[in-house]
Amino acid sequence: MVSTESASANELLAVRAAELYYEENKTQDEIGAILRVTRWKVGRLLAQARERGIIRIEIVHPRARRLALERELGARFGLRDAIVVPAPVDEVELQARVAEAAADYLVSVRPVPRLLGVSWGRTLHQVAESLPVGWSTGVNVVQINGGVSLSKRPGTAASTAVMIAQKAGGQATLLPSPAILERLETKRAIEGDRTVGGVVQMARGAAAYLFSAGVADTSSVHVDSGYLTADDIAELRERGAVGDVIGRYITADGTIADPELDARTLGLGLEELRGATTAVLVIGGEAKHPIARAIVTHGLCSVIVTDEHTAHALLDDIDEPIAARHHDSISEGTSS
Amino acid sequence: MVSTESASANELLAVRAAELYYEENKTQDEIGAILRVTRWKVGRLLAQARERGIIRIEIVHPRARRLALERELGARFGLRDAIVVPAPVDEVELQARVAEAAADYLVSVRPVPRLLGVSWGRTLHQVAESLPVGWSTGVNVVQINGGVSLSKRPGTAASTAVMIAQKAGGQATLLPSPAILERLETKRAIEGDRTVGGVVQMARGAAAYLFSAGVADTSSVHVDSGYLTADDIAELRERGAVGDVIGRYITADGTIADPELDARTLGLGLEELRGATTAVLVIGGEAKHPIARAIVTHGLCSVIVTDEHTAHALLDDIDEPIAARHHDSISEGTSS
DNA sequence: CGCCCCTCTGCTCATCTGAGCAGGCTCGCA
DNA sequence: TGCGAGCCTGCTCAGATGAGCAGAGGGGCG
Repeated sequence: MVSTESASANELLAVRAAELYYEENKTQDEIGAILRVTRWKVGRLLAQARERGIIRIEIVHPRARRLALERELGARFGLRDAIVVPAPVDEVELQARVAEAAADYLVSVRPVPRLLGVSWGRTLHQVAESLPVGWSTGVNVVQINGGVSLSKRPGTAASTAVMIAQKAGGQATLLPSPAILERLETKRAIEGDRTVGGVVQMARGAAAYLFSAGVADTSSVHVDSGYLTADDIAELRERGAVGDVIGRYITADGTIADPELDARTLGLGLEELRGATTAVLVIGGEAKHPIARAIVTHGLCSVIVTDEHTAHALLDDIDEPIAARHHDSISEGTSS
Repeated sequence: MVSTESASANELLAVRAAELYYEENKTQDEIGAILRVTRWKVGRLLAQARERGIIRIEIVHPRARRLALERELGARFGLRDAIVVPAPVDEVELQARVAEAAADYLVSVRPVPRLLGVSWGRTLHQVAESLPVGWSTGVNVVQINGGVSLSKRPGTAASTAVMIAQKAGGQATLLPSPAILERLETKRAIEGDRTVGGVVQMARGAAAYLFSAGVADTSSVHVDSGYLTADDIAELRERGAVGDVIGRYITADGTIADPELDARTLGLGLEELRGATTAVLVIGGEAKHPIARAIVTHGLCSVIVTDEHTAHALLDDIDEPIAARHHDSISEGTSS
């Protein structure tokens, strides 16, 4: 064999074959005739070209997904599903893409949940807006954590749930209570109210949950809405809080950051989320990487909808690869 | 039909199908099962995605070619062959790619020319260097226009021809004469010399020609070599010269720019080139677009080896877009 | 209100393509 | 020089794919 000579000659052949196959879409047989090789060789040439990256196939579409990352995320964290969208440079655009993807996912969930528990926030509101009218039929919606008010002002907790329900021809049941009460007694009292208590009870019975998460900083909707002050946030951060899930602030290791505050927080608990078959976390953007990691590594969601950067962050810099093990080291046969 | 709704739904399906097919390489049947459509629909979805450019297939390789452009060039200008390489940003790199492509082409020319006529210059020298040793067997080479000298200093006219011949195990016959003589009488005299006249005669019998072209400016090798002065060039430009082919300066409409100068130019004439079955023009870079156009529109070459920018320039700014239309205008027949 | 046209669907069949295998070749080593 | 290993080749065969076709559904126009 002529070693270098034939290696490069082969590569050139592969390039020619690739051009003829993918650009001119000729059949492998025809290419064989042109390049004076057998069609089997053409096939091998093409396979080789694909392996060596000579052929680059790219899917350019705003709604394209990153299936490889999805698979990795699912395997690593034992998720039921993972949706990863390509990240545009623009943060606003990114949020929109993630929201759209979440809406797409929601539409496709089988079995269709009769009752869907939703939280609220900017992200969820975008998801609601991205849902097509008639995205499902007869799906009722229940709020799973205290909302801003009953007003239907766009962007408020109520409108999110209502919009999701309306677009599926269902009823929305709102949680008529603040997210965080100032005093524990008030929280207990309002929780005891038949209306409020009933809604929380109903929320526990939801077949699926859809929620996002907030970052523990002053940009939080909790600050905007007046439930927490900048000082509260500062204290939470001192206690190690990385963000909140349905109003409950947790640390990087998945525990409640401030039990006293948490006791005053009304709505579904984290355990219900952890136990749910379908708990869809919608989260995107760099600021949310820490809270996303906290959620995902501690089993608080069964489905994640996110962007590729977040996905990479989740997969790359994990310092305690707990669940990571069953992926590589012990391989397939374990009781996982 | 649900118009927008289903159109975009279809597009989304196409994207999903494309992802599963090209990234996960699942079979169309499997994809059908996943997306709940028949495998035929999946096939159509993929075809659609390819048409609409959702799927982008790119061949990344320095030796890749632009077959579509080649076909267009060939059709438009009645060429026997056209080779178009992707243009790198770097001009130096571009020249190298074009030269490599020309070498590749030369290797593949069938029937193998027993005698190859070559011109000289920087481009041709690069072609010679790009040829692999043993690129052919027994191909003799003859210079078709006057060269710098008989010295074998790299880059000179002589070394180009010699290198091409040596690498094919053949003999090189040099044209031992200046490219342009100062006086017509001298030219006639030297042409009458048996050696020189014999070489020119031999050149007329070559089975193929390989040549490049120069720009009519002071960077020309003719200026470097002392055959022409900056003033000569300025005068040529005034007469409309865009560049030279085997030493003969022509205008954009393919005529000799300065007959008196041309009469003093020794070597093959343009008519021999025009009449040749295989006259391979090797030309690349923006500066050479005008001369390339002059050559190609006036039938002075039967094969062109160039870069994609030049190819586009040749195809675009021509005022007789004969074959250009069949691309978009008539489309598929809907009122979409 | 009914007809026609257009598109989309799922199908049959022929073709194309990839997996896997036996033989042959070259190369490295003794 | 002879032997074994490894790679490449061309093949068989089954599965995957694309072309082309008849039928169905839906919208527009008379």
